[in-house]
This record gives sequence, C-alpha cells and structure tokens, in this order.
Amino acid sequence: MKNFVGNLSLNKYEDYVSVFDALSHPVRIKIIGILAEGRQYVSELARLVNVSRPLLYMHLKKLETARLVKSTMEISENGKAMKFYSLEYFELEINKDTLSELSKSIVIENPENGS
Amino acid sequence: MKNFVGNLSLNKYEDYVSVFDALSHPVRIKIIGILAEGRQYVSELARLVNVSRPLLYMHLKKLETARLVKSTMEISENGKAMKFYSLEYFELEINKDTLSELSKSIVIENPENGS
DNA sequence: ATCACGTGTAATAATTATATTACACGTGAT
DNA sequence: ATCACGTGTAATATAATTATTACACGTGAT
Repeated sequence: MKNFVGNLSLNKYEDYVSVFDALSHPVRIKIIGILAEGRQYVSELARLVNVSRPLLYMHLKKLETARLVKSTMEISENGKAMKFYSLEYFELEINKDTLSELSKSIVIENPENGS
Repeated sequence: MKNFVGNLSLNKYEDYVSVFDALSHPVRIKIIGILAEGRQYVSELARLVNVSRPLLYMHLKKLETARLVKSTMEISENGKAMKFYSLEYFELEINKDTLSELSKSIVIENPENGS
C-alpha cells in the first residue's frame, strides 16, 4: 500500500517527518478538522480555531510545507482580498513495515562520540 | 478501521499527537527501523543508530511515551545488566476522516486575543 | 586495581518551535 | 477621515526540544 499526500506518493523520509511534524500539534489537527468541512479564509479560520492570525500563519506554514493543505487568493465581491485554505487529499498507512522501509535511507551523521 | 498502538486502540487526540511527535524525528524512525529487525540493548542500539547514549535515552523516552516501543531488563550470562528495547505492534491509518474525528475533541483555550 | 562494557542521570548548552506584540497596507461603508 | 474587515510580516519573548558533557555505579576478566 502506498502513502499519498496531495496525490503525490511519499518517498523520502523527510516527507514523512514533515507530515508527522505537521500533525504533532493540537492546533494543527484542529485546523485540519475545520478544513475537512470545507475551505475557509484566514481570518475566519483564526476565529474558528481560536488563535491569533500571526500564530495561525505559523501553523499553516507547517501544514503547507507538509502539503496537507493548500491556499488560493481571491478577490471577494466586495473587493476584499481573501486567502482561502483547503485540505489536500492524503492517505497514510503507518506500521512497522512502512517505517522500516523509510528507515533504510536514514543515516545519522557523525556526532563523533561514543558511550 | 481502527488505529492501534500496543494492542490498544487509540482514542484521545493526545495519544495521536504523542505518536506523531514520536515519529517526527529521523533518529527515532531509525530506531524503529533497527528494532524492526529484532530487540536490541541500549548500548548496542546507540552504536547502531550512531548517537550518544544519553541522547538515545531521550529519544527512547519519546517512543516509549507513545508506546511504540517497550523495554525489559535482563541479567546476561556474564552478569551484566542489560536493557532491551523492542517494538510494540502498531497500525495507523491517517486520512481526512481519521483526523476530522480526532479534531472534534480538541478545544483551543482562550489566548484572549483576536485580530 | 584497572580495564572493558554494561547501566543511569543531572546539569548545561544550543537550537527550534511556539506565541505575542506591534506594526503596515487595501477596500467599501458610514 | 474613521471604522470594520480583510491582507501580511518583522521583531521579540517564552517555552520546549535536542544535544552535549560529565558524572556515578556494577560485573567479570586481565
């Protein structure tokens, strides 16, 4: 079984780390939960999630980096610029084999120390 | 489909966050990859992963907290105390619906600020 | 007694992540 | 012109994670 984010199959372990990292904070899971019901613009999203807009941007950045969400700019009827965020498609299966496979490409660099 | 870690089904979002957090670092994925081939004792694991023992303990702690690994103490034939780590069973399916469900129980506390 | 090889952990340093504050700019309505 | 409501981001503070250093203790073999 393949793991997908944004219709792209995940290969590099960095991609996985990025996704896990994105999912390792309650606010970001909350964001995903809200976007699961439909796209939303930043200011409204901030109110729904209950965080400040600058903080929301920080969290969205992580989600975008992991490609779990995407954004598009639009000009509303009343002339306001609005940035909409929406969920990307994703489907991951995580188990011993998945991670084991990933692990193969990971090399931990020389911390030049033993014991 | 249910998500399991250590034969226990995951319910609370904190459990998920804990797992995602545990998986969000290359060293920890490497550890899982090595333990997937069989149990290993701490000092040897440190050499295989190529990190110092104190640092390894830190990473193992996160994996243990997420219940992805477990440990047992043994006295070897030559009288040495040895701590073995091994993988727990785990199987997670992560998608829009999974996270959406999780999201419902997350309440972000009053950062008392708007904008 | 010293070495090799296990165990464990406390204290600190360095680096990232998270959160806050304070700005600036644009549009349409009052 | 001021307000309400969008946009964006730089600078800073706070907190957490990650990494290092330096210990201490136990056993069996040399």
